[in-house]
This record gives sequence, structure tokens and C-alpha cells, in this order.
Amino acid sequence: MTPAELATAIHAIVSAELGLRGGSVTVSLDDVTLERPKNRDHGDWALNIAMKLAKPLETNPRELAAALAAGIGAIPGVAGVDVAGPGFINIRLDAAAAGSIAKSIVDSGEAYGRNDSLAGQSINLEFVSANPTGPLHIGHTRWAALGDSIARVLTASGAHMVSEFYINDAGNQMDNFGASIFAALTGEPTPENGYPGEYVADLAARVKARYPDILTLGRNEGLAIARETGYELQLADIRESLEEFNVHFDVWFSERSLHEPDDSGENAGTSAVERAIDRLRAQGHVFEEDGAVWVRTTDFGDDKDRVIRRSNGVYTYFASDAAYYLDKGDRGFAHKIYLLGADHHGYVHRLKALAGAAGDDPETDIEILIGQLVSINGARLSKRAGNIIELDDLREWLGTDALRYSLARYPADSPLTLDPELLTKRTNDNPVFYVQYAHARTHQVARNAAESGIDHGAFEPELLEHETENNLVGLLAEFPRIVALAAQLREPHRVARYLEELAAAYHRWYDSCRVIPLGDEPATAVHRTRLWLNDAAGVVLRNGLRLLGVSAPERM
RNA sequence: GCCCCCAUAGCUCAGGGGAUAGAGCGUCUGCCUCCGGAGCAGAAGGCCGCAGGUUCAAAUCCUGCUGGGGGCACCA
Repeated sequence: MTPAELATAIHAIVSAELGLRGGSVTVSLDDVTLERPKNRDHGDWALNIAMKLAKPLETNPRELAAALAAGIGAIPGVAGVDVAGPGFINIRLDAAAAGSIAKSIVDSGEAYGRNDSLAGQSINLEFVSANPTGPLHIGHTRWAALGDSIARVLTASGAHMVSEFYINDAGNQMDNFGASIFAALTGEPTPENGYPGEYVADLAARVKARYPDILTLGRNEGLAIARETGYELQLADIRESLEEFNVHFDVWFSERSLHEPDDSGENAGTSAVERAIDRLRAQGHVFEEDGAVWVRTTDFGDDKDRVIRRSNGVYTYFASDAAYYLDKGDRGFAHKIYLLGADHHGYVHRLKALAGAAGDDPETDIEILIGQLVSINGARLSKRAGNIIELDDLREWLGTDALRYSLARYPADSPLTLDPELLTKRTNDNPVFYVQYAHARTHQVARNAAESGIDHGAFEPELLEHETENNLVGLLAEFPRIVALAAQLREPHRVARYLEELAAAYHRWYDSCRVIPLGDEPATAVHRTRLWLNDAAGVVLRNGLRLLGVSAPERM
């Protein structure tokens, strides 16, 4: 019996009790929250609904709990019900009902954990969005790991989800970038506001290889080639870095494209930026002052109005933001999530205001997640990339698995300091190895079982009666709920923490319950049933690690 | 000045309003003749920054304060 099935049965009982009592109080299925008690002596599941309903029903929680307990005790598979403390209803399942989930997990395989809690939602998730003017640094690395894992839990929870990398390829930074490469080619010093770091010289060499006669061209033409070719090469490097980091983007969106006029169609001759301003103007939120064009974002909680086109005719970054935001809506995404670094938190109000000015609801249609800073002990700054800590260096240093896991293991709003000494250890101090080892162990056990002739020919879940089995089964049953919660809260770290708990429960079980009989004892239904449980644990560990972009090796 | 984030064990950090606040490290004590000891069992260690409030119930929600981090543009 799954927790969802139990909750459905309880919901019926609670509804019946409410009907009996008359009055207008009703409950939905979501009100029936089954929790796993911290203290397992309290049972397999705890229910707090009596305490929640006592007030509206004008009764005391324990009286109501006692009334509900009788009905709940009669649900098939429920072995016992107690009323405890202020009005908790503690439920114990019989071993067969609880353990039956092991087989269904194995049968579901990769699909176990998927849920439909976000079904029907259309979500656009934007993250990293770096300037294509240099390698990704440690901050980008955190958002990449986090964003990709959020994308995975959203998808697993049934959302229609598209992840996007917004390429900041417009504006002065690109010119500074091109000028830096060009200077490296001519041997001039790096220009003011240019990019330091030896990677610029590397890019220059690659540009030169493609355009050997670049220095014989006019300066403007040379600058343009340096900029455009450098851009292309650097963006390719970024894509490759992310690829090797198991981070996937569905869409790479060029900021520049928002400024280019369409060459055909009904909008031929105008750019997305121009049309965006027109649309905001039509909504009545645009005004002109001092020769500049402004958006009255203060109408939507911003602390000052924002310039969208400067008096010199140049569009601000905010103009691109507006056009991009509207484009996302035009592409059918009701819900837009932005993952930004703490250094960008000043954008929150203006982005929210943008949503409001566009006629959307700033409370629900746009969501901005602010990630706090990350650092690493004993960091080696990259001279190559201009004294930043590079994604590629981190990955080679710690490995993709350790790096992704440790970055996804903490909530985004918690400042984070990585400890490389710990992350490269191959012991249980290191959470990623601890979890991966538990997974490898499930496969080792399965291999040994196969050799000993123990197969899946028997499944008698009532035999899973050891304390550690009860605990393991209960945790396995929780996985879909954890995935749904991680998706709903955009907090993939909950998956990581869950996996650590699951790995611990698996190791404890392994320590006290053998799948392979001792010595020359005969294999029985207990051993075969345990093999199912072992494999179910393996399935969940693997599915969970996949949500974090971490590999699940079968041997280590 | 205004805005955002944070404050939990010696350290790094979990903890979606629930019962005795948890994990790893570090310290101390145990468990390898048999599925991988890369594991397991146990001990010690806490005014959950401070003060109010809401609630049957607050580490969790609200307000104020203290301390730390980050941010304010006709830059991108």
C-alpha cells in the first residue's frame, strides 16, 4: 500500500465522520497529510488532522482522533492505530501491506518517483545566462548544478518544462571583449574595461588560425572579426563545459536577436525590443522624460522607474529583459522562473514590475530565485581566466559527481563553502560517495544473489518484518512525495538529503538482514523477497541520483 | 539611507507549524570466519542570535533589535 492509497482511504473516513457530525466543515485529500514520525516507536505514519479540525468542529483533538481511529483501524492493511500526545493518530501497517511496495518499485523502474503534482503547468526556467566573453566561474557552476536539477524535478513532477540559457551577447561588453582579443593579436596592452586572463590570448590564437590575414584588414573590420569569432568560440567552450557537467539547456536564446528587425512576416522591419516597448506603452506604463523612454515600474513596487531607452537612443539592458520576458509568454509559458545570483538581487523588483506592466500577475507568473554566493577552500584562481575559479578546473579537481552533488545538496539561499579535501575523499564522510556506495552495494548484492541462485521467484512481503526492513520500506514509499516537494519548492537539495537518509537505512538493513543465506543454509522465500527489497532500494537510489545529475555506478 | 539573504552542536550544515531539534566531521567506546569495514552500533556535545506577538502547538509564521554577507546606474 502506498502512502497515497492510505491517504485516500483516510480521506473517505474523515469525510464520513464530518458528514455524521453535520455542519459545514469539509476536507480535501490534500488536508490528509501523512507524516513519518521522527520516533519510529510512534508507528509508520502519523496523522495530525484531528488537531487541525478540532477548532472548526469545536471539539477537542483527542476526542476527534479517537472517533477517527476506529475507522482507520478497519482499513485493510492497517495493523494498529493509536491516539497519542495532543491528538496525533499514529498508524502501523502490517508488514505485507507496507512491503508490497518493494515489488511495485522494481516493476516501475525508472518511472518510480515520477508524479503528476505539476501536471498541466507550463514552466520556463532560465539560469546561468552568462556573458559569452569568458569561461564560466564558480558562481555559474552553482546555478548550473541547481538549475539543471530543478529542471529535472519539475519534469519528473509532470510539468511541461523548458530550460533556457540567455546569451548576453549584446552591448558594450561584447565590444570590450572583441577589443581585448584584437589587442592580444596586435600585441597592444589589454584595453581599459577589457578582459584580462590568458584565455583571451588563446582565443586570439584561434581567431588568427581561422583568419590568418586578420591584421592586414582595416581596424574596424579586424575588431568585428575578433569579436564575432571570439564570441562563437567562447560560446562553444561554454556549451562544452556545461555538457561535460551534465547540464542541459533546451534553448540557447540570444539577446542580440531581440534587437534585430524581423526580415519577414507580419512584424517585418521591427525588432522584438521595439515591439515590447510598444506593448508596454499600450498598457499605459511607458512615459518620456529628459529625452529618455521610461517604464513606470514604481506602479508595481519597484523603488524607482526604469529607463528602457536612453536619451542617446540606445536601449538599456532592461529593454532586452522586457522583450525576452514577453517572448517567453508568447511562446506559451505562463510561468517564468529566473535563477539569479545574489549580486543580481537588485533586479527582482524591476523584473516583477515588468511582469505587472505586461499585464501578468507578478505574484504567480514570474518567480525569481536568488542564489547566495559560493566559495571553495584552498581555491586555485585561474590565471588563464583572469583570477576567477573556473568550472572546468573545479570539475577536473573534484569530478562532476562530487561537484554536482555538493552544489545541489544545499538550499540556494544558503551561502556555501565547498571543502575539496572532503569532496575528494572516498569514505562516508563524503555524502556523494556514501550514497553512490549504497547504490553500488545493491548491485553487488544482486550479483551475489544471482551467483547463489537466488531469484525473484518469490515475493511474500509479510516476511519483511525486521525493524530495519520496516524503516527501509517506509522511506522507499516516500520517494515520489519527496520529488514532488522538491519540484514544488524548487529545492532539489531535498532529494539529496533524502538519498542520504535512504542510503543509511539501506546500510543498516544490509547489516542485519541477509539476502544470501549464511553458510549452507537453504535459500528461502525470505531471501528471495529481500532481493526484491534490495533491488527496490537500488532503483530509488539510482532514480534520485539521476535527478541530481550524478552517476549511479554499479561498481566502485 | 533603502532593499534582499543569513544567524541551529567545537566545525560545515539539514530541519515544507507538530511529539524527546538532526546528519557528517572532530572527541570518546565498541563490531570484520561467511552478501564490499568505502559499512554498522553506542557516548558526549544545544538559552535554535536577542525581545515581543500569532497559534492547541513556533527553530519554523509576523514585528522590532543585534551581528554578518550582498545589492542600489540613462552600466552590461
